[in-house]
Amino acid sequence: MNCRNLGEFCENEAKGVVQSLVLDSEKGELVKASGRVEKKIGKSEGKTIAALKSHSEAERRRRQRINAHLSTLRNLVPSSDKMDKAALLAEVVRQVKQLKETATHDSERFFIPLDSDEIKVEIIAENAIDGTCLFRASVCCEYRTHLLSDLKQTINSLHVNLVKSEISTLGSRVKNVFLFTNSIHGGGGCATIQARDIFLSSVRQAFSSVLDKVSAFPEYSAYPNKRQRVSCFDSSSLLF
Amino acid sequence: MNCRNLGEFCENEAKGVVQSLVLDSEKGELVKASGRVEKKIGKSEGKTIAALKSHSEAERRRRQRINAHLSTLRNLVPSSDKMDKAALLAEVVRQVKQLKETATHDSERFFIPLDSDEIKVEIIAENAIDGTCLFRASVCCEYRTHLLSDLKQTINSLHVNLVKSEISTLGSRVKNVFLFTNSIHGGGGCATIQARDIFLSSVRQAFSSVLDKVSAFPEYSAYPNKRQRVSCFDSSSLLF
DNA sequence: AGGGACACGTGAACC
DNA sequence: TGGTTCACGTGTCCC
Repeated sequence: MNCRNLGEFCENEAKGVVQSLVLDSEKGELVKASGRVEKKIGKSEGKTIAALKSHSEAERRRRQRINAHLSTLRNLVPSSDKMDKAALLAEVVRQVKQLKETATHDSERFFIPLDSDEIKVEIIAENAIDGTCLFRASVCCEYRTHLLSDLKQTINSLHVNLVKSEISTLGSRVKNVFLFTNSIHGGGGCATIQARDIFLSSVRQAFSSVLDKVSAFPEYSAYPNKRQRVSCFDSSSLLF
Repeated sequence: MNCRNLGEFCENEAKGVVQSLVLDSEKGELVKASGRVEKKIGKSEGKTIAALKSHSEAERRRRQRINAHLSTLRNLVPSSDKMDKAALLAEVVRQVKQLKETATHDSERFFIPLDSDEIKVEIIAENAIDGTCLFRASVCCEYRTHLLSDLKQTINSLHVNLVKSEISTLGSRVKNVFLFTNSIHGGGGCATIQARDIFLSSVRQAFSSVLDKVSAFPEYSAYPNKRQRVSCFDSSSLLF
């Protein structure tokens, strides 16, 4: 059946008698169609046919455009074959949200040190079995001499298993990010939530004292006289 | 006009005479509709009406579902108000591609060192005016003594402006990522594409020779006797 | 007017 | 069979 709503027109157009069925959505029942069709046909049939035709063709093009984008989305989303349109879009929403999440998270993790000092210690992942946790500690501060060796000593004193270390600089500001676990050389993790919280705050405290050192002993400052915001700061001397 | 395709049914159902118009898409002309409607109405009008009604309601729900996802996508995508559906989807495609790009790029940048040695030097960004480029060089290899100081010497010898350095470890493998520009202390960048390519390959060559050092002089190896794949590798001694 | 965009009801196909 | 998905042509609104 190729026939659509305008069927029988060719034979009936001479008579000018065309009727159609409508399911009225408000009243919930089938009602009369308008008489407009007959009137228009009476006026200029050719015009109406041409308009109808171009209209439906335009609509088909529109559908093709939309569906083309839908199918490229389908290719972008893994294992989205045999998903219907709604499910596909739902999955796309999920993906976009998640990608945005990790993107902002990453940029927060890796990019420019801020002007304000900051110490952040958080749990990234947790092993449910032995209580081993993966931690991420970030320390953002002004550079000073011995900052890195102080941080190293701090890490060592915490007896954690350092997994990853990142250093980035902007001007005289420096940001250090450490990933570490609390299971050193195969040992267990924090047994209880309380122990974990105590550990977290002790890590924060340890890094805090590294930052406090410069205020307590100003001779540690790299720029004793005045805070310097120069961009020609030699990062290579800091990074090794 | 509330009327739809099934209009006039209520008054006409007693007569059983219903006609509809179809624009035949293949022939490109208006043709007769099938007589099925009349037959069915003759059989059991109530059934047909109920089926039609639930069908159109289901279809409406489907449309609502799709449009709901579309509008949440609209909220996720910046400045996508007043975009039509196709444009919105096109923008979503663009975003997803870009997010995936940076996501894989970032994870590639920041995560685990691979088992195979790798040297990669690429241009991240380019200043069209003075030809200054931002480069990213990554070196992935087995750790050995003096690796970091060798890399530092290499960076220094290239006379580049080091912007950022990252080091990550997995077992005895180590991955170093350097971001740097070729405009040292305000100097200009590479004038031509050829100069840039020469610079790129010289950087690659420089890092290569650092990696070759261990094979040429085995005494540099951290594990002279046999390649060791232990995970208790003390990364903290490497990272500072 | 005339073309674009949208929601609608419908026919067909698939479980 | 009912239920669900899709493409289609159409009515309507807006520029």
